[in-house]
Amino acid sequence: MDAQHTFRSFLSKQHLKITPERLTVLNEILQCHKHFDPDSLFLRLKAQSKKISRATIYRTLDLLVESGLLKKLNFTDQNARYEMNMDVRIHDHFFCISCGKIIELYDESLQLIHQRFASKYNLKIDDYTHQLYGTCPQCRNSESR
Amino acid sequence: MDAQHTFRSFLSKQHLKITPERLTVLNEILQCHKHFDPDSLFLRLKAQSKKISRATIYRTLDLLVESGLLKKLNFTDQNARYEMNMDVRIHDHFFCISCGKIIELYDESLQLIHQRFASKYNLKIDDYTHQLYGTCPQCRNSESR
DNA sequence: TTTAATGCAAACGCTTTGCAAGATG
DNA sequence: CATCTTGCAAAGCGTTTGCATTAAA
Repeated sequence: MDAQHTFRSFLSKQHLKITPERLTVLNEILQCHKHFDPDSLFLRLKAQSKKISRATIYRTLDLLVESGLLKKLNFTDQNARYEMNMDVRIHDHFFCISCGKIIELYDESLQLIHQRFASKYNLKIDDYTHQLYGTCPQCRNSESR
Repeated sequence: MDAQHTFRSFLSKQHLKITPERLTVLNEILQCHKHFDPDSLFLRLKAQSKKISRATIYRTLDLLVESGLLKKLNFTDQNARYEMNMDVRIHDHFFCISCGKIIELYDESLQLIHQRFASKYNLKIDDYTHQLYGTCPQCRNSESR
């Protein structure tokens, strides 16, 4: 089942309307680099003369998160970052504090750690984020020059 | 070396001034529950008739983070959360999405995962956050009633 | 034709900043 | 006494919201 279909049926189930604006936002997300913030999405659409208001973008992003298609990340800077939630394995990111580059990480044994936590404290874990901060090889090279 | 001493020498080294406001903020943080947001700190000080402006609190928190005494966490809601960085082992938190309770977690094997990431991508990792979201036992009980 | 979505602009909430007055080293 | 810090109020910035208009079901 593709993302379009998933979103459409999510909307229908909730008695929400399938609008061109909502589909435009989804399609743009599907085409763009994995990580983005709401404003860059707005600007990319604007550059294509697709005039969708920031308000609608924010509202649509909320719906996409609700539908499970999108995931909201939170880094230490101000603005929200989103990513498609297609590959549900990846929740882990390295964030270069010098150039802002994001590298996706994945390690299965993290699940084991979570299971240990959950059983120790009797928690139900729905979601998690795991962010590493530091410098990437490129930035360390240019620094030392 | 205690936190007061650490902060004082950090300030001196940077040619910054040791002011009553800065010490008041640090002392309040040392006395209060581990996790807090800037505004609750402001209100607690206000309740004690210690009138320190929000601006000074924000500025002092930045200094405390720079000095390494404080750590800034980032959860999915809007406002920043801080915690004392005394026990450097703990960077992992469970955040109950129902009642907001925070449980601190620690598992040594997370370090191994980080080392694997670092060597695989040649990263220098300075810091990380690891947040789990879900419901605590209490909230699940009251929900099912 | 009922119900929901859009765009706009204003409001929001947290955080930062310019500036004049005051305190520290 | 030079420099840094404070408080205040205003500005910033990302995000949300009220409302009249427009569109989907």
